[in-house]
Amino acid sequence: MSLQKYQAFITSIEYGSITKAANVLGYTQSGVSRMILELEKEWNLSLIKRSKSGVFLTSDGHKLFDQIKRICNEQQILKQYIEDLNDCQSGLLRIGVFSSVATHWLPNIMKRYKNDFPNIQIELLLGDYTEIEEWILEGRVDFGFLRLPSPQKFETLSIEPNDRLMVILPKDHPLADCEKFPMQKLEEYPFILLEKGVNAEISRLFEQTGIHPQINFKTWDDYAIMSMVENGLGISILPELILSRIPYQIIAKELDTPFYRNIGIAMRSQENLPKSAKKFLEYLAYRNC
Amino acid sequence: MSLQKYQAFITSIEYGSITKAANVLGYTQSGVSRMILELEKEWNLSLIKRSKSGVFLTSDGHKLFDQIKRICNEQQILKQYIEDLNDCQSGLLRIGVFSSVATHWLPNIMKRYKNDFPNIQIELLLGDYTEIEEWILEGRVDFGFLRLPSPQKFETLSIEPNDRLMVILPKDHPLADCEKFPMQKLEEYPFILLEKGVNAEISRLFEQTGIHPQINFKTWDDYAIMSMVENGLGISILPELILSRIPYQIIAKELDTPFYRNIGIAMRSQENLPKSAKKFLEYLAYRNC
DNA sequence: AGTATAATAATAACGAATGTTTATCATGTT
DNA sequence: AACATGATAAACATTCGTTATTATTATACT
Repeated sequence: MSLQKYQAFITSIEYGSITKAANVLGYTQSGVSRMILELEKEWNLSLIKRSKSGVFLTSDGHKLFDQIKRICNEQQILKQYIEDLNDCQSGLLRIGVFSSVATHWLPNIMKRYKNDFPNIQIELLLGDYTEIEEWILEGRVDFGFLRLPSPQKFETLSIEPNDRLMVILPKDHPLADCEKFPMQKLEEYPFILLEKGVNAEISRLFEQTGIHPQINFKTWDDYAIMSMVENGLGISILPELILSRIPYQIIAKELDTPFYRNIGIAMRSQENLPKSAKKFLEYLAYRNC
Repeated sequence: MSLQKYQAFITSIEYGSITKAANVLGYTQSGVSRMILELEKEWNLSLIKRSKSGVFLTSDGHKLFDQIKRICNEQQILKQYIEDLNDCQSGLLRIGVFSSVATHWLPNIMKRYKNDFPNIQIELLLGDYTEIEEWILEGRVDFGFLRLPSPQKFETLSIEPNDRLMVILPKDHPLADCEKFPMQKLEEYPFILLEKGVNAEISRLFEQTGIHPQINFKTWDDYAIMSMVENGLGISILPELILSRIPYQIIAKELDTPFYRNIGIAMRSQENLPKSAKKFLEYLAYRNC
């Protein structure tokens, strides 16, 4: 019961000769002869009729030929799939991303990756940290971007450990000209809180420092916050990544005690990633150009 | 590259456990574990993720699963075909027959055969000796009925070596009461010649005996001949088999020097016949009951 | 027509490769 | 702690595929 024997049988019939089939397949005549004999013995059937001018199908052989050929074809297709996977010549790559990564990093990365591996289809699933964690667990994505450390026990890669949390102010704010924004002053102005999913890093910052700002609004939309700040409704804190290209009249200031968001990649197992995904990880270096 | 390994992989995934798959397939846990490892090594891919609570697909494994499963399914179908062929539980039996066999023998044979092997589909190809020979050569039929000896070098089985050639006369013929019809008298009456294909046994009879009848008609239709004889248009010679059930008012007489038609079965190789056909040959004994 | 030659497939014997098991280990889960 | 999971090493069993040979038949050449 082996695919080699099937191929030997098929080829012998197609070339009408065991000897020719052996040459084509790189076996000896004896080898192919034995393979077919073994099939016949194993199945208790006569598959081919031998003559001194070659071989041809018996009635039973004829009945099985198509089905055996079909199996060989499917095997050929499988081999092609495998080759493609190894060459990154095909495949689907699913990645979990959150909005700032999708907006500011992925365009650069994907432009280069797609250029080198045009046949890899990429599917981006946009969500918050919690959703992305779920997708990784369930295998809905090959890997995902997360804020590190992640509560789940994933394998992780740190990519951008120093995504500074910046205070954003309207242009005419009293502290618009200070060098670094003093932590304590956060309590003195209305505050607009960015809150996405459970992993609200900014809430944690306040917990750790014991600061209690006057939270007037909470929202999950980065751009809504910037717009509100621009209009003088309050101040806020956003990761620097989000502020890469600011379309608003606002000012971003460092805090006097710096806080960072650590952005990384998480997956169930780096070892088990498909080749196309491993390659993708190498392209993360191009995120800013 | 073997189907056992494919099955091991598929089953492990379907049961979510290598150990369970091993039990189901009748291997040891170690055996199945190694099979999958060998596939992964051979393909340079990671197919499954192992854990202490079982196994599940990696991304690459997922991409190949369906195709591998498809191959296993096709293999299953093949196995079924083979089993059916061995049990005569399915299959197509093609038989070349000439008209008198089809009319007088096959109904009895087929009734019994079909009763014992209801799932074998039988295809009867009706033709003359020459056509049947061609069909056997080309493999269009598994075997065929022929008059023996056959000019082709087939393997043959004699079934009815003594199909007497009988003179047929109208009821009111002058020799209607004779015991055996004298050869020489054949020249004295108009003769209607049965001539089918090239192997006209009756023409050969005349050649061998040097008798030259007055041939008024030639036709290939047995019943047309009987009808013409009945209407006094002449006399003829027909094999006894054709006369089994005579629907005409005619008389059949033996010749004073007896001639026989030898009816048999011919095939390329009895050894290579499908089981269903071999079985059929055993049922030839039932041709007259 | 007869003979030599070439081509075909089968067979026996053998070594290499592969398949499969037993026994054991390592690691999580309950 | 007991159990269940999978991996590993070593031994054994089977299969695979080869070389060398035989047997048969078609083909070519006297």
